[in-house]
Amino acid sequence: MKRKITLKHIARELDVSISTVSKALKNSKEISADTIQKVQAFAKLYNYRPNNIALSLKNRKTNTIGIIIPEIVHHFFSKVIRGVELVANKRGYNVIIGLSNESFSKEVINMEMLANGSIDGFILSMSKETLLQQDYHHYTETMSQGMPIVMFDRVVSEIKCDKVIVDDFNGAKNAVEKLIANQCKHIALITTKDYVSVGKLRTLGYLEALQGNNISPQADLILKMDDTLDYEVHLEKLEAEIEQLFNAHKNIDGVFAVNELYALSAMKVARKLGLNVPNDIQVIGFTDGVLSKHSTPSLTTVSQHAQLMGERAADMLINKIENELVIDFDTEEQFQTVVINTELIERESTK
Amino acid sequence: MKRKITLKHIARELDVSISTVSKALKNSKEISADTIQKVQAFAKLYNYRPNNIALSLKNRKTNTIGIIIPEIVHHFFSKVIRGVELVANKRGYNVIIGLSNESFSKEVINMEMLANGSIDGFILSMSKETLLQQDYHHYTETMSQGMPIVMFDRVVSEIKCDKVIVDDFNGAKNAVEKLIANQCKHIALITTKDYVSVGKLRTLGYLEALQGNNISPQADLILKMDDTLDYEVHLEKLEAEIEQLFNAHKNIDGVFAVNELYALSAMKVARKLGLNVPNDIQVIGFTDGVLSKHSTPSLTTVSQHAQLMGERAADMLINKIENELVIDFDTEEQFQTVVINTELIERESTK
DNA sequence: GAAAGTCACGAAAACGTTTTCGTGTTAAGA
DNA sequence: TCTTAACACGAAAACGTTTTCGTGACTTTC
Repeated sequence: MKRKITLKHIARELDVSISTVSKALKNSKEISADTIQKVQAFAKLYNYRPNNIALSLKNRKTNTIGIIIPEIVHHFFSKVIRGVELVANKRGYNVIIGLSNESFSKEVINMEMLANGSIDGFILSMSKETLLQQDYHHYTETMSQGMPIVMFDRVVSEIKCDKVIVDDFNGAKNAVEKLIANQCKHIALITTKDYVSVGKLRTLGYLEALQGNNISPQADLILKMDDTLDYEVHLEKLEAEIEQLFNAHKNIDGVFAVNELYALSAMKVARKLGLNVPNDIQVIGFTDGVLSKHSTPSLTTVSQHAQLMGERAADMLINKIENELVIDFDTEEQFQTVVINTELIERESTK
Repeated sequence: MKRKITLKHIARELDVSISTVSKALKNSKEISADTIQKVQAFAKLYNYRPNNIALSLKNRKTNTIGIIIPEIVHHFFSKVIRGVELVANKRGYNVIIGLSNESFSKEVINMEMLANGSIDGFILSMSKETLLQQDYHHYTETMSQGMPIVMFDRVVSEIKCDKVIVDDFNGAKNAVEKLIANQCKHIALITTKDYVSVGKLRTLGYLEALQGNNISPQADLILKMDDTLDYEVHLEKLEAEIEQLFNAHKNIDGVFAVNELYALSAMKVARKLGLNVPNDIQVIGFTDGVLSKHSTPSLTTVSQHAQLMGERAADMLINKIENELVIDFDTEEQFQTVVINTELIERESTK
């Protein structure tokens, strides 16, 4: 097992100095053609590659970005990662991941672990617990040390940084307007409690669509689920509540759900109650998930373009990283928020 | 924007040497209680954290592992990552990801990018293209430079390294035996072409189960799909072929599919042909996916325990990394292969 | 009062690079 | 012949740590 070869080895072997080797490998014209040829041949033979860590230390730059997400076994987040990895790789960066598992403390620990030189910047989506506790000190501290952050999807206005968000409001509004256009008169909403910003915005979109069409929202058509626990765990409870809702309001002919599983549960309950989707009741979900496409009937959804979000976030972060060196004389740093438009993907659950 | 504080800053500020600061922070008894107190107070005040990169360079150890996978938007792989991240974090390691996107060259590039000091070892699952081309030089080269590799799921016997695999053979065998026990007489197999090792093993398990029960396999009950292209793209073709198969053999009463989407397609086609699942035809898939649980009828599957695979792989890799320093006098390195048992999860698609 | 030991700290090397600034040798110009 | 310039290379610093090995100032011991 041969260790990795270094400049020092080459220098010793060829009886020149380390500086000469380094320059020769870069085709410096300080070095004679002879020496260059000799060094490069040797380097090639032994498959020399500069040590990244040494370079990082020297350049104070790791060419690595960190992404902190609440959960990875999730279609949306994994698509975002794919987008991040895609442009990161293209621009010569590596991606290191940290999972907060929706926990505040794991988020903090993960960020601290990476903030000490391992990476050049963060891309992150807040954990539910952080959203609840509203403790953002780890973000501000990280940024105050000169490490840029780009937040995506789950963001919060208190933090001043670059952001990439989905147009949750209009996505929801469009979906509900679609239901209205499809002759739905009594549209239920299945959503989460308000502390998750995206849930709140989607709820607002729902309300706006109704009011814009002169339908007055009914509070008892809105089901707010507590999703602090895992989706799957709550499935039965969810279905029970939906069933109760449907039974209490036999006239419901449309459902807008803020995520895939809620929508699927609605369809499941509908089927159980002998209702046909989409003839008796039409359903639209909000997601990029795989379930929608393969369910029966397949589910009309609001697509979030998760991969695009990841790509944009990575581009913004890397731009900031690479400009930081140039700017730095701080003319009051400018942050931007990119809004990704949603797209209504019509499938079988709507007419 | 204050830069990160270093030992040098503390030393200068407190008018002591860098060595003294370093030792004081570690409570060295070389240093007087006075100085220790002073240094630690200062360090705490300015939130000093040692620079990871400098440590990595000094220790020739990054405390980071790389994971190379073909695809991340995939339930199986993302669960593996979750497992890896879990134990990596627990043992003080970070995880850096590389996506090969099923491409040989991207796999090579990704590995080379990381192998130059950025990480201490690899966890990887081979891309389909690599499996096809059978070019493994990047693995052997990496290992010959002293960087340990743990392969999972998609492995190949030519490479000598630690491995974590699913018991594909017995998983498939058990599934098919379940169908047989459930009175299926004509069991079809929907699988992939043989170059993907897992597909081959599952096919063998299917055959073994039949033969063990004195059922002679029929070649025309076996559908081998070419999955070099993306799942989704091939969906219509897949369904067409399944439909053809079902029509040609009206007596098929059981289907074993080597993945989730194949199984779902089979159910879809069955429904289209007016067949009831599970009464007319029973279906079992092979996967950890989310579709199985939420499809209608929900799908009986062979669970692979993906997260456990990730955990085991990470543990094996880190063990190897941390023992390497100790051993190194090479008494012919020993590699082990861990086999993860599958579990048959019965749902509604079987009786 | 000298030898030995303890205490508290600093200098320097090392990890693997890159880059600036010499410097000795040779060739060209006056 | 002497100065100057070009050439080809090396020494050293720097990035931020840790750690080994001194070393000067006291304290102890006989």
